[in-house]
Amino acid sequence: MARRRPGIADETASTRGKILDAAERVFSIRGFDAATTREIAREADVPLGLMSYHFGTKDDLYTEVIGRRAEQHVADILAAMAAVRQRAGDGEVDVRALVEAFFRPIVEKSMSGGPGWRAYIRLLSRTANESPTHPHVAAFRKIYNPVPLEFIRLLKERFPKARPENIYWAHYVMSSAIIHMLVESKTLEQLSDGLCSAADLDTVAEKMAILFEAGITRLAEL
Amino acid sequence: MARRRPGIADETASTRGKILDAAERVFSIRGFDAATTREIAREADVPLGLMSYHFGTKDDLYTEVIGRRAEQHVADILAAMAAVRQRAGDGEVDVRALVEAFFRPIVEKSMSGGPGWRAYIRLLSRTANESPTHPHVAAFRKIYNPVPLEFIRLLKERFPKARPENIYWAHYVMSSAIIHMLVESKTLEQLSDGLCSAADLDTVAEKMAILFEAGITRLAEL
DNA sequence: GTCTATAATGAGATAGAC
DNA sequence: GTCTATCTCATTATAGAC
Repeated sequence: MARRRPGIADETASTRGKILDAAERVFSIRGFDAATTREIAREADVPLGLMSYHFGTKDDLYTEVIGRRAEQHVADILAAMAAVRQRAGDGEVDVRALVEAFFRPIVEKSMSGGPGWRAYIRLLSRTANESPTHPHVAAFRKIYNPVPLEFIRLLKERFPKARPENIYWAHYVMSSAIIHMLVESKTLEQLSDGLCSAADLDTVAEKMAILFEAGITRLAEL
Repeated sequence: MARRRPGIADETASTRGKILDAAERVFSIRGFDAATTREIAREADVPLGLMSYHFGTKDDLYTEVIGRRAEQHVADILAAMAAVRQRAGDGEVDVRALVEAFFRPIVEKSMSGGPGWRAYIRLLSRTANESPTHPHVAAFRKIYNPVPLEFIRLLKERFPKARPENIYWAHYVMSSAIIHMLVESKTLEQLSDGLCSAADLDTVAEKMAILFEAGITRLAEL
């Protein structure tokens, strides 16, 4: 059985941990602006006063919610990409595997990491859609920055003749799609009349990898 | 509570029009929750009291902001798709042209339709990212519903042997990417060190059409 | 560390004069 | 139709007892 990160494990039962868990849920459902510290306190079954005592402002709380899981998430994505690179040896990196490396850690955490991770993923997606001028958004971008950098580096290595701008565009289109798909709106379910579900992240990952392997390759080999 | 619904041209100079224009700007920058009716009134240079008089609740105002442009937008997209269909005659619809038909009306309005349209497009993207449980989101989805339906219908016609679910997935991935790209965060600019700009919607449309032509075709011909 | 009570602010919406 | 003044409520954050 995998050991949980000590920071999180120690906190799950504590007041701080209860608040962070509740904040994660409420922020992920309501978004930063519509969420209220009162609702979070109620959800955590903790008096309102403890919110400020433990975390200061609402902005600080949000930053800590992101910070609690972000580093592990980034590390896992980078590890998955490194594995893809290593499997390729002296040959070319497999583009489809690279796309999956970007997305799989998210899928696994969302599906098997427990409800906390699932809420976190929704929260992440929401945050990526917010204005970078928000202080909490800036903090989040800084932590995740190595991921696109490495993805782009590997793509450039895989397509040495590609025009750099097309590499950036390919990554931009792909990451945009991923970000929005993680909000889990019910659009897909309604359009397909229940045939497909956006909550089925395993299938999302598969279809996405197929589509973007072809699309990225086309753009890079232009 | 007198509620008239004149055309946009008639309203630009009126109080109603000034409020709608200001609401469009503020909502598109702040999002629904963070926007305040006070800021909108200030921006419109109109006393606060007129907000409720003309539009009732904040939710109603938002709905009217969307409603003012949505129908024309939808009509333009459907017309572009119909043109693509007609150009194909008895032959197969061009997938790349179809993708462009989905996106081009947005680009043109955002770049040449004036600042109002540009704000509206950002607002649209924000709205698509919000929870469908919000009342104003539901109204917006209802108006836009014919667009995905027609896109999917044409894709099914173009790939009669494709498994329907792959058609839905293809559309889902594409529309997700489009939605997020329209928020115009500065991510792409920063990553590419100024080489690419997400605000350059003309190029966005071109790159996107290339990528998704290949990606959608791959998924559909699986 | 925990909790209650409350301060201070800002929100959406309205009343009523003009 | 317009505008000022205000109502009512919910919010973040804090003060201070335990």
